[in-house]
Amino acid sequence: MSRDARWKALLELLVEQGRLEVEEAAARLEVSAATIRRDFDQLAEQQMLVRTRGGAVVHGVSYELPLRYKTARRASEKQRVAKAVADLITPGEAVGLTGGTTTTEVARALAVRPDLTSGSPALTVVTNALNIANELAVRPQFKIVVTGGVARPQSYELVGPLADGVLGQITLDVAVLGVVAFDAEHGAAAHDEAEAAVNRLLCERAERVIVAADSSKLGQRAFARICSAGSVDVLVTDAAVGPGTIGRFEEAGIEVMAV
Amino acid sequence: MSRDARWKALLELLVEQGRLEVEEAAARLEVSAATIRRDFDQLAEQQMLVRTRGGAVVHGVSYELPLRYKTARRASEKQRVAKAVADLITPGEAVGLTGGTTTTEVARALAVRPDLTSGSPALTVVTNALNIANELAVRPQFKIVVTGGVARPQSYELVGPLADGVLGQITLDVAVLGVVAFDAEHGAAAHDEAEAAVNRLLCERAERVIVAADSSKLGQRAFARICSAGSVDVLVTDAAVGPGTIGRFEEAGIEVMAV
DNA sequence: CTCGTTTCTGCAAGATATAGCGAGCTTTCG
DNA sequence: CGAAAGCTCGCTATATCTTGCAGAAACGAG
Repeated sequence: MSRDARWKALLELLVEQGRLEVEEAAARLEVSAATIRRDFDQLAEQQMLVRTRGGAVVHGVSYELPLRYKTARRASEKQRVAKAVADLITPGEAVGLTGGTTTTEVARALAVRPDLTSGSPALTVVTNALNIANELAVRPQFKIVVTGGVARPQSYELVGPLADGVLGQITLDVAVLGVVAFDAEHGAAAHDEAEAAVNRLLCERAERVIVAADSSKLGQRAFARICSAGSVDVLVTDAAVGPGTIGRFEEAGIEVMAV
Repeated sequence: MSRDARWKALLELLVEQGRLEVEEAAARLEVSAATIRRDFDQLAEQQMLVRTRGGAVVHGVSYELPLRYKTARRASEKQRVAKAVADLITPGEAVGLTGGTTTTEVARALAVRPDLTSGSPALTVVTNALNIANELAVRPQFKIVVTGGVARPQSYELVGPLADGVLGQITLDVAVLGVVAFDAEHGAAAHDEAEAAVNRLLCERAERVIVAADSSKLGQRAFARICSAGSVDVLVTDAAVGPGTIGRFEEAGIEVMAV
């Protein structure tokens, strides 16, 4: 059985059952458990499922728990940045989150912030990212507002005129922007122009704008521009950023936090 | 029993009872108390519950009782019903899906329908259910449109005026309704009036309306009415439905499929 | 068509994580 | 104060994972 066919079968079993164990999959497909583990790992890398010890669950399965099964031993760069961003949020605010891996970590950091465990609501979160909405939806301390729109495959972000329409009806205290590139001269940018348009609108509706980006994104340029550097108030990045880079952003009037 | 399954079960018991003791949980899940303590501690770390001496209590005061969010209740009936509903959809159509366990199964059945694995797009799916959107988002054969709105606490459905606004801008070929009660006289109903409002709008925008409900829902009434029985074209249910019940729905002009 | 290269799969051993058990400590409450 | 319940910690057994290696299959060049 070829790998393509095996992957297809695995995903189908997974969709059917919601959860699949390594041994069970190995028995049904008549391959070794090692192969299944490799398959699961590779599929998890492509966000097609979530790996658990002993098996896998569908990514985004209904009623999947927004839990992190793997408690990271040491906080990665992204998680440190995310925690710093989360600490910039004041209880009671309305905060906008764009899509992306870094903002997803911000959402998780917010979810476990101890001083946000109560209140009604402790925080209003507006997002166009399906995965973030899904993770936060079960937490009663948050009011989750989702922009409508068309889901972009791969990124879980909602884009298009429907999203614009919803965003036009709300105002935010702070917007947290996940970007693929951020440069003092060229501003913040995303991969996709539809995505950039939604992100831009999110910024415009916000009092403060925070960009969360690890240092590899800084000084880069990308296709779809979101906004100029001048529109950004705070940049949170990791400590591997060079002092010259920090200087250029500070000249543009941005407060830089390197954690 | 794997850890994710155990965590899920624990949270379900907790949401049901509001409070759960270590010993009780250990007995019901047939694991040692030490394991339950570890689980409770880890879940508390992620703000999913509050630890107390001897047990745990739900986080905050969300005593929302989501009976419909229990896992695998009547799972096989639901899957049979879901498959039948999925087979009523024609490739290329725009189909609306409301939230609920049955409609989630419909989404999964659509995802594995062999004649829908290609096409651009093979189907347009409009939904206010975050979990359905999340699950279908990775499948390139579907165009996923999400209504905006506020996520209902402890649930995955988007409701409110923002959702209404988005729905006003689209038209559907067919709407699939997941309901908590369906009666020939009193019509279809949901738990929550905001949810019912969104579902009603979804029906109004659709050419055909299909209700997917296992037989335990039929002849029941619930708080929030979605629409009259006359607005429904097809009812798909399981074979355990009584002949008298079928008759009453057919008199109301509904085509009944018992699978 | 053949040979060499690359990729994949299965096997097995060492590494790691999880669950159960019990001793000793802490808290609660009569 | 003392008993009982509950917790923490360390230990062990088991299950699961990772990794390296070898054989098999697929692929391309000559």
